[in-house]
Order: sequence, then C-alpha cells, then structure tokens
Amino acid sequence: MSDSQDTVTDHDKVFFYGSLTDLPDNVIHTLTNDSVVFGCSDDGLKVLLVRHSEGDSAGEWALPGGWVRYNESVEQSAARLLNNLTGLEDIFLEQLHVFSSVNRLPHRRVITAAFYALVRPNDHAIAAGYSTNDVQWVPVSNLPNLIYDHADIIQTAVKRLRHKVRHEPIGFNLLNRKFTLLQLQELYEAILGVTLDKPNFRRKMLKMNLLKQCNEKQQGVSHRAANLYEFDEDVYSKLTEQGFSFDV
Amino acid sequence: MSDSQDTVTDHDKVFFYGSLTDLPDNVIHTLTNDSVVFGCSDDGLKVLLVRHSEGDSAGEWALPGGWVRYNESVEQSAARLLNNLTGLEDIFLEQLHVFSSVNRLPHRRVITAAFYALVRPNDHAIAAGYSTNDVQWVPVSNLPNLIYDHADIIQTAVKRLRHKVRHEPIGFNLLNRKFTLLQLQELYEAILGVTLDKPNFRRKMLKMNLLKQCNEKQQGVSHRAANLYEFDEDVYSKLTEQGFSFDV
DNA sequence: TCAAAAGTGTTGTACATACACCCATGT
DNA sequence: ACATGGGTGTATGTACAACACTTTTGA
Repeated sequence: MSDSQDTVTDHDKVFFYGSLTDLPDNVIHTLTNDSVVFGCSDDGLKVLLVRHSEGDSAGEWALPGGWVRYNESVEQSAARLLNNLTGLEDIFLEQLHVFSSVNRLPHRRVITAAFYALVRPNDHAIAAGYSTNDVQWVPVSNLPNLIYDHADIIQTAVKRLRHKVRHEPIGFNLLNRKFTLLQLQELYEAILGVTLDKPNFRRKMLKMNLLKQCNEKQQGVSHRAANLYEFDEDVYSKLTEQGFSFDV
Repeated sequence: MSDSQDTVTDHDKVFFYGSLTDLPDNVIHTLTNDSVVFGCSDDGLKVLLVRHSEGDSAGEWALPGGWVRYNESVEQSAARLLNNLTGLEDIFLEQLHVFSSVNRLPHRRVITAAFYALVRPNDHAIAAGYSTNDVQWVPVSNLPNLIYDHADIIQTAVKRLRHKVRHEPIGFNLLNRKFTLLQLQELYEAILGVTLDKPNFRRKMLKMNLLKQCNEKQQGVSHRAANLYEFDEDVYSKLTEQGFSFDV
C-alpha cells in the first residue's frame, strides 16, 4: 500500500507526534506535516479530525499528521501518513503553508509543512472508518478546540479553498467523478456561502466546455433523473495553455 | 536594521550555505530558505541572483538564501537574509513552496522553504548594489545555470506570479507607490506576455475603484505628463470582505 | 396529481472589444 | 511640426442576472 518501512506499530502511532521526547530515529526532529482534509456533502463543508489516543496530547482533537522521515519528501510524507490513517490513495493533496512560529509547540521547536486534501463523497466512509482510532468528519462551522496552532491551519486552509475554488477547477475533487450540475452548484454554495441561480449557473459551467456529458443518468432519485457530467482534464489543460482562466 | 545577532561575518556569509560541513550552531541543519526576488522594468521581468563568492559552490549562480535559525520563523528568516543581502525592508515577501526532494543537494538532506518577493523600481539599485558580493538582476527569459533545484524554484515562482497577478492585486508591489496607468499596463504585458488595449485597460482598472488618483503628474517625460495613481489598500480590503474578486 | 428537481427561454443591463479620434507637451 | 504618449468617445457583440416557464419522474 505504501512503502516497506510501514509496520503495524507505525500505523498505530501515526497520530501526531506521540510522545515528543520519544521519536522514531528515521525522522527529521524539527519537521512534521499536518493535513486539512476536506469533504463536502449535504450538510456542508467538513474536515477530518483525529482524537489523539496516546502521547502528550491524548484525548485532544488535532489534524492528522506526523513526522517527516529523512528519506521522503514532504509530499510523500503527507500521502503516506494520510494513507496510513484513512486508507485513501491518489487524492488531491497540495501544499498549504509552512507554520513555523518559534513557540507553536511548548518546549520544542517543530515546524510543520501543512497540506490540504480534497476527498470525494464516495470515500468519506473509508476515510473515517479505516482506522481503529477516533477519526471524524467535523463541520468547519463548528470546530472543537484543537491542539497547538491547528485552528489557524484550518482557517488558512478554508481561506485558500474559498479563493482557489473560484479561480481553478479544483472543486471537482470534492465530488464523485460523475456528478450532476446541481451537485456542483451546491458544492459552490456550500464552500462560498452564497446562493446561486440554477439556470445561470448551468449555462456558465457548460459554456466553458470543461464538462463532458456522460451517457448516464442519476440513479435512485425520486424525481426526474439528471444527466451526469465528468470534468475534462484534457480540455482544461489545453485551454490553460492558451491563456484561459477558470473563474466562477 | 535586523536583529542583534547579525555581525559583519554573518553579513558576508549570507550567501547560501557556505561550506555544507561548517554550519553556524544556531541554525536548523535540515532547513534553509531561498527567495525569488522579482523586479520589473522596461526590459521585462527580472530576478535577483547571487554569485557565490565562497563555499562549496563558489562561482556559481544561485538564489539568495541561507539557513533558518532556531529562534526565528521561516518568514523572519527570509526577511533577515534578504535584508542582509540587499538592504531592503518591508517588501512584499510571501511563501512560495517547500522543496524537499530527498536528493536535491548532494550528500546532504536539506529542505528549503522558498519565498518570492516583489521589489519596486526605485529599490532596484539598492537591491543589487548594497552588498559587496556579486548580486545581479537577470531577465527571467535568459537565466544562467543555477545550482541545485534553483531553476525549478524560479519556474514555480514565475508560474505563481503569473497566476496570482491575475487574481489578486499584488502587481502593484512591482511598481513604485505612485504609478501611471501605462506603467501598470506594461507591467501586466511583461508578466503575462500579452499586449493589451490601452483605452480598455484604463477603464477596467479605474472601474474597480482600487486606484486613487494622486494630485500629481509624472515628471521629466518628453511628452504630456500622465496622472499618477496609488493603489488603495483600504478600499480593496473592504471590497474583499464583500466577496469582490480582483480579476484581470 | 402533486412534489421536486431537470432543464429551456426571454429580456434588460452591463461590460468587453475594437478602433477612431483629439489633446498636451517636449524637442 | 511632429513624435510620443495621455486620454476620450462610440458602435458592436457577448455575458450575465433575474425570473417565468415547461418537462420528466417517482411516490
């Protein structure tokens, strides 16, 4: 699943740093990563939080994260830790920001490379159910207290998501690969906190030519089934080369 | 100018890492920062490069950068090193990306937190002339060979600048505080590599209400003097709260 | 037949584009 | 006088917001 150094012990200790005085010996002692994992469904925008089961901050909520190893990049580290924790692979995962205040942890200088990830609805159950530890989806509008500067990290991630979703077509990573136009609209409404006009939103999206229509309809709804669409990566990269800019 | 730990020796050794086997003792051994410093003038978009005068890579071109100290954040580190090297203070300086490939330097694991900075024309001379070392403005279209992954870092910074300048009003940091509309237009043309229609560009910019007209004209030009404008931060932050999105 | 959502049409306004044009100023 | 850029005007088309409307489907 991931690299050969993973062991059961490693998997169980993935949550944050364990004891800060008892580190594995293959990690960089000053560098961690933490990921803000976003999911979106009917009840709005959510993030995946972890309740520490052991270590200095047992019982408290935190972002999923851990130490960066000497033999991996921060990207590999983030993907590895997230995979260990949630079982997810090949998800949208991008650098967010480095948080490096001298006093962000007590008694120790640790810098974190924060990431943000986008998870499709189909994977929500996997993400929260994979681990034996307490991993939960929590609405961004109703966050618990978090350790260290994790609340700041989430706030930064939400701002980044709100901005980026308007200027780059990354929102599609929060929907299943096949989606209806109303789902897309509701996604934007949830993230941006606005309401949009259905006919106008449809036309705007379709006119960009970034959506290819599947020859398939929505299943199991108690009303007229909508057409399913897919985001067309190829068209987007061609348009981008020509100076096209996605804007909502 | 910056903090009290700076000494003449420190100032002279600011260029990159010096010898990789002989580090100062107050730095994090696995973490550096490097800055892509942008300037823009008649002859296009340029970056500030440094020729290493000593250390393992003497004679080669590199980005300005150095080790991050234990008692500073990466932001403080970037500002300190840039100030030591160029004398510049209070410039636009923002995190770019973390570069952390395992083999980005030979024989050593060093991660760099890259920044990008924007410098106004009035400060170009200071930036390049402050240090006794070889610091030069180089057109992004004609870069020399660079050490390590510094070419990648610049490429990432240029892409970021091109994207960001279209969606956020950061371009103003590449002009003097007071500027003419044509200067602004030429800035966009230089960064984006396009030509724009003068009358339409003027109207578009003015209609956003982000520019306040100085009661002042251009000086010393051999034609009709243009009005000078200033970017209005206050108006921008108010509009942003209301959901306004800057777009060019 | 009703509810719920899919999906289309229409209209006024605002904006972008393209391009013609006049104005001011230093050499 | 003329070159250079400053700055305005205007016609045309496109895009968007607002909202009325028809269609499809399951319960």
